[in-house]
Amino acid sequence: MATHCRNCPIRKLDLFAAMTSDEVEFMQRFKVGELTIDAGAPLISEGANTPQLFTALSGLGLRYKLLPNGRRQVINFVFPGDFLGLQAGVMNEMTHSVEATTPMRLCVFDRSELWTVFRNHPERAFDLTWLAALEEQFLGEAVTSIGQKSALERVAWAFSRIYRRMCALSLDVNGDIPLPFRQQDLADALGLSLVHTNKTIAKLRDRQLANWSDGRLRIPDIDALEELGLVDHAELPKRPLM
Amino acid sequence: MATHCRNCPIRKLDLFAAMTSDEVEFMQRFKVGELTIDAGAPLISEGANTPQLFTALSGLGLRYKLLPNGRRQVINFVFPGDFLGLQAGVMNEMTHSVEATTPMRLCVFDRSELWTVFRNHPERAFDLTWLAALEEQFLGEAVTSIGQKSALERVAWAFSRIYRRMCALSLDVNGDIPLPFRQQDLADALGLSLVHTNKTIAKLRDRQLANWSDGRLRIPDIDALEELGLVDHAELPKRPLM
DNA sequence: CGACCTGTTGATTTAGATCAACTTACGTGG
DNA sequence: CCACGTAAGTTGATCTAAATCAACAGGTCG
Repeated sequence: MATHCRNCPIRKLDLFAAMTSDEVEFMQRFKVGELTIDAGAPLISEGANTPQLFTALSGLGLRYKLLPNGRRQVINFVFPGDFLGLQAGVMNEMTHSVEATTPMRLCVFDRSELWTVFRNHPERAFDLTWLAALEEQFLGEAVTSIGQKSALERVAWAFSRIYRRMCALSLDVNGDIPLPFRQQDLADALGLSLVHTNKTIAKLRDRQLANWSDGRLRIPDIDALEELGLVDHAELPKRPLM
Repeated sequence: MATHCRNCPIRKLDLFAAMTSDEVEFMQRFKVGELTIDAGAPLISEGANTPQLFTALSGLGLRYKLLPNGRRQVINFVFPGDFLGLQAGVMNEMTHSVEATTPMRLCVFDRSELWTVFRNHPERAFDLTWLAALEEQFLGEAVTSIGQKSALERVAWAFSRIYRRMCALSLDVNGDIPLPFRQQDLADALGLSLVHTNKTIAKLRDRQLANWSDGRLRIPDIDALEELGLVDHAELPKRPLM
């Protein structure tokens, strides 16, 4: 039994911009159901022309691309509130895959209705563009981190980003957050080898800047970590939720 | 004297999707002028909240980010047809800078009119989102190249991308294209040192896969180069022109 | 002419990759 | 209930792709 958008479990969180009840009702018409998938399950595959768009409600996942030589680049991690499938929505083809890391619950929209959003609800269309611009911004930062930073800086950058996002989702529990990814996932996200990533994480642990173990990440001093990671200090803005 | 959109110098090129005359007239109302800038001039700076949006008409430029440690990441190169300033348009802040490499001519739009595009011309709003999604796709590919490919593969990838784009703009002249960037620009785009970039370019020259000298790039066999660069063979689609 | 910018080439160093073991934790099936 | 296989994390030894350092050449410009 799908939740009504009125009772959306995440809409009220700090991270998200307020919606008028009008907007909520509009999104409800656009929504076609809910999807629950297991940990490890694929959600979208590269090259596919999926008929669906998703908003992640709970759980974590990752977007990635595979190369012909077998290497994998993790484009980014998927958090609650992320909108998935926009590329397919506008360009009819995904250029990366998405899979669940933990069990996930997602809100499902019908792609063919996307056009009616642009026609009938320009505010929501604007929000969609806003999300696309945010993604572009994030990827610009990722390119910069991977292209110009040392391993230690990269891991610090990634930890900061993830930590801030999880906190904004109120998923932090007395100062630490769940972080159920494998070290290999982080390595593939940052363009580092698994072994070197492991040693770099250990170094951050030694310096008491970040402790990632047993699936949880604890950061005693986020400001110190962000300084090390050369993180631009743009506060993360309230984002629209689709 | 600004050109009327009806006489837009680039609209008819293969690369761009056809526009109805209705759309052309609408864009004309949105247009507030033309800008010509010198080689080397800054166009947009990171952190700024520019009141203008641009479409590049001619010339080449680059987008980049600077780090506190003085390093620079070139996010990508700017070609005719690129739309600049969307981030500021929707999020009120640019997170990268843009500067001209050659003299450039740009079409200027008033940012405050952006909203009327969403309200009155949903097709054009959709196109804007399409462009944002394309940029996201490109950056995903860039992250993958920088994160997972060897220096030789990265340079081959970059050359292929640039070459294809310039050809689609009909800027190729008997098999080669103008490429007025410095080796340092390419190095900063690919996360490589200047010296190593130079040696890698020389290696491609030796192997007769690509010859970049005197500001021109000649590629005898683009397919061989793309294979080496592990380029996804998605043809570049007709893109909307704003 | 000298200063500066871009490109080139060789010598040396190093951050991070690769290789190889070993550990702990979990399942699964006999 | 235990043996075995597999996945994830850890650690040390070795290798290498690319960074850094240094010097020089050709052009251009004041």
